[in-house]
Amino acid sequence: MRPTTKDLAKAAGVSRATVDRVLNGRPGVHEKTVQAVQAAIDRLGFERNLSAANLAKSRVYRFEFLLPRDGGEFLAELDAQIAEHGRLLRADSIEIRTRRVLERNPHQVVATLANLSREEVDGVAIMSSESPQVRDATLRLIERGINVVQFISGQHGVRPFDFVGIDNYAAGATAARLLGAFCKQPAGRVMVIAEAMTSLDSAERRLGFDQTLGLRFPGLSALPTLETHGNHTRAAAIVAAAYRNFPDIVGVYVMSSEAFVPLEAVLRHGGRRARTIVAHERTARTVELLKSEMIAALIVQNPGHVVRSAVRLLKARCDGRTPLASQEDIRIEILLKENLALPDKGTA
Amino acid sequence: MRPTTKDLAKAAGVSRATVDRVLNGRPGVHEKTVQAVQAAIDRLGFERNLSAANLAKSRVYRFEFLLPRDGGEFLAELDAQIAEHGRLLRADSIEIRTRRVLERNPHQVVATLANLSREEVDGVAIMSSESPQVRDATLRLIERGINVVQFISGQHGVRPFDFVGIDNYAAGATAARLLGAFCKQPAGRVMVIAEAMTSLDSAERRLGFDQTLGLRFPGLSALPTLETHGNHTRAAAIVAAAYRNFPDIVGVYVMSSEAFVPLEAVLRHGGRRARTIVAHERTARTVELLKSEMIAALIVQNPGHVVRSAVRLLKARCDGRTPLASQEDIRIEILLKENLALPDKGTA
DNA sequence: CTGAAAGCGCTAACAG
DNA sequence: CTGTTAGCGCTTTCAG
Repeated sequence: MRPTTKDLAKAAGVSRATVDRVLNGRPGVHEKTVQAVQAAIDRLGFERNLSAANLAKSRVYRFEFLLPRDGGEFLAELDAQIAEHGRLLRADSIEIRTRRVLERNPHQVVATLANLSREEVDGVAIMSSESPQVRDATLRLIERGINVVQFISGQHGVRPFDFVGIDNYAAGATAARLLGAFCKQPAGRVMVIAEAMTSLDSAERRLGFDQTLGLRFPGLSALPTLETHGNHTRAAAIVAAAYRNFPDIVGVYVMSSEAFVPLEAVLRHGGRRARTIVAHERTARTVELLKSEMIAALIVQNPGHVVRSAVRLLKARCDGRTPLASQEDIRIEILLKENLALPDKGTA
Repeated sequence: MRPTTKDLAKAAGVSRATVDRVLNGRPGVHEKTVQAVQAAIDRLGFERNLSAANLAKSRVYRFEFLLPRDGGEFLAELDAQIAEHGRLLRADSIEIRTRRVLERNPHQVVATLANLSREEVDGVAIMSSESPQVRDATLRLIERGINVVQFISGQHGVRPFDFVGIDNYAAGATAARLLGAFCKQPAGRVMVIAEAMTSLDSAERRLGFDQTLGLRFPGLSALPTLETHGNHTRAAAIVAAAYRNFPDIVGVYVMSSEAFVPLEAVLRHGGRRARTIVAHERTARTVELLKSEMIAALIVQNPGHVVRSAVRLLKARCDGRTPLASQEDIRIEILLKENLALPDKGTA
C-alpha cells in the first residue's frame, strides 16, 4: 500500500491537517515542522492521491475551447471531437465546452478574453491568429490565474503559454515534398490556393512550401497564393483565370485548413489538368476526394489528439504539474488513400 | 451539483447501501426496489463518480504488458514508453509494468499466459504473433476474468479481444505507394527484406505491398522476401547476392519492425544503387537515416499512442465500459524528413 | 432482502 | 502555529 497522509502524520509526529498544509504549500507552518514533514515524505516515498484530493475539494475543472465564430468542416470536426471527449471527461470531473465566439477582428477577441473570469473557468484553449493585442490579452488571463493554451493556431515553443498544433512551416514543407513526389511532371507550375492568407500560420506554411519545393524540385515553381475568402463565385473566377494564364500548372496546394471552397473550384475548373492535389485536414469531403483519387495526399492534424492534448496541458497546469513535452507533440500526419483508416470493423 | 447516491437514496426511498447494490448489479435486491432505484437514476440523471468509487474500494488497476523476450530498438522504444506512461498513471491508481517474457515458441507463450492469475493482474496487453494455441490460451484468460488486448501484433476487428496496432495490410500498401512515388525510375525491381517472415503480420504487410505495387506501379516488381534473422553476416551475404543477381534493383522495402540489421546490410552493400528505401518504425537509427536522406520514408505506429490506447482499452473493459472505437484507431503514420518533429524547443 | 455505521485519502472550518 | 472534527461520493461490513 502506498503511504497516505495518515502515515506521514504519524511519521512526522504531527496532525493530518498540518501535513495537508505542507503538501499544499499553505502558509502558517513552522519552518521546523515543514522540514519534518518533508523528511517524512521523502523517507516514505509519499505520492499524493490527486483524485482523493479532488473528491474532498469537490474540485471540478472547467475548461473552455474558444473557437472562431464561423468556419467550415474542419472546425465542425473539432467541435464534434471536443463534445465527444467532453462526455468522457465528465467522469474525471472535467467539464469542457466550446464557445464559437471569436471573430477575425483582434479587438473582438481581446474583448472576449477580457470578460473571462476565474470564477467561471479554470482554463481556456484559444484558437485565434496571433496579434500583439491578443497576445497581451492572453498574458492578462494568465495573470488572473486562468490557464491558457494556444490551440491549432500559433507557434511551437514560444512561451509563456503552451501551444497545441502542428508546426506550420514543416507542414508546408511536407506538402511540397508530397506534391513533388506524386506529380509525374518534372517541370511546371504549382497553384497555391487558400481561403485567406491573413494569418501568420498561412505565411509559415507558404514559406515551408516554397523552400522545400525550390530545394527538392527545381523544375516546379509555385504561383502567388490565390485567396477564395469562402466565396464560391470568386473562387471559381480566380481559379479559372489562373488555369487560363498558366497552361503549365501541374499541381495544386490547398493551403488552408478549410479546403472545401478552393477544392471545389479547382476540381470544377481544372478539368483533367492538375491531377496532383495536396490539401489539409481530414473532413468527410476531403476523405471522399482522397478515396476517389482526386486528391493525392492530405496533411492533417488529428482533431482527437489536439483536443486531448489541449485538455491534458490545461489540467497539468491547473495541478501545477509540468506537462510531459514528448507526449504532447502533435504529429503532422500524412493521409494517402492507402493509409486511411478502414471503415469501422466494429467494436462491441 | 450532480446528483449523488445520497440523492438517489432519498428519491427512491431506500438506503445508500441498496442504491449501491443496484448500481453495481449485485444480487439480493427485490425486483421492485431495483425498479424504484432505476427510475430515480433516470429521473435525476445520475452519473456515478468513478474515482470516488475507486477510492472507496482502494481499487488499483494492475496491467501488464507481455512483450517478446528479445527484440531490438523498436521494442526498447515501446518499453520506454510503457515505463514513462506508467509513471504518469500511478496518479490514477493504474499500475502498469512490462515483462519481457514471450518467446517465439507458442507453447512457451501459452505456458506464460496460463500462469497469470486474477489475483495478481487485472489486464494484460499481449504482443505475440497469432497461433491457434495462443488464441485459446487468451480466451481462457478472459474466462478467468483477466482483460486482454492484443498488442501491435494481430488483427483489426477480430473479436473477442481488442486489438491495438496498425492494419498491416494497409501499412504494406502505404509502403508500396511511397516507394513508387519517391523512386524516380518507372521500371525495375524492388527488394523486400525482413528480419523474419514467420508471422501473419508480415504476410499481411507483404500482401498489401504487392497488391498496391502491382496496381499503381506496373513497371516495378518485388523480389521474394529476404530474411535476415537478426544476423549481420547472413544479412550481408543475402543482400550482396541479391544486388549481384538483380542489377535493376531501384528500391528497397524493409518490412519488419526491427529494421536495423536489414538496413545496415542494404546500406553497406547497395552502394549508391537503391536510393529509395522505405522502412518501418521510428527509432534513433531510422530517424538518423531519414534525416540524412538515406531513407525516403518511414511508416510508423506511434509508440506512445499504442501504449495509451492499450491502457485505455484495458481500463474501459475493467470498468465494464465499451471503449470508444473512434478514439482507439491507431493511425499508420508516414514520416518524411520534412515532418519529423523538430528537436524539442522546450517545455517549461 | 435492507439499513446503519465506518472508512477510502484528502481537505476545510473552526478552535485552541 | 497546530489539532479536532466533519465530510466529499461511494463501498463494505455486519446486523436485522
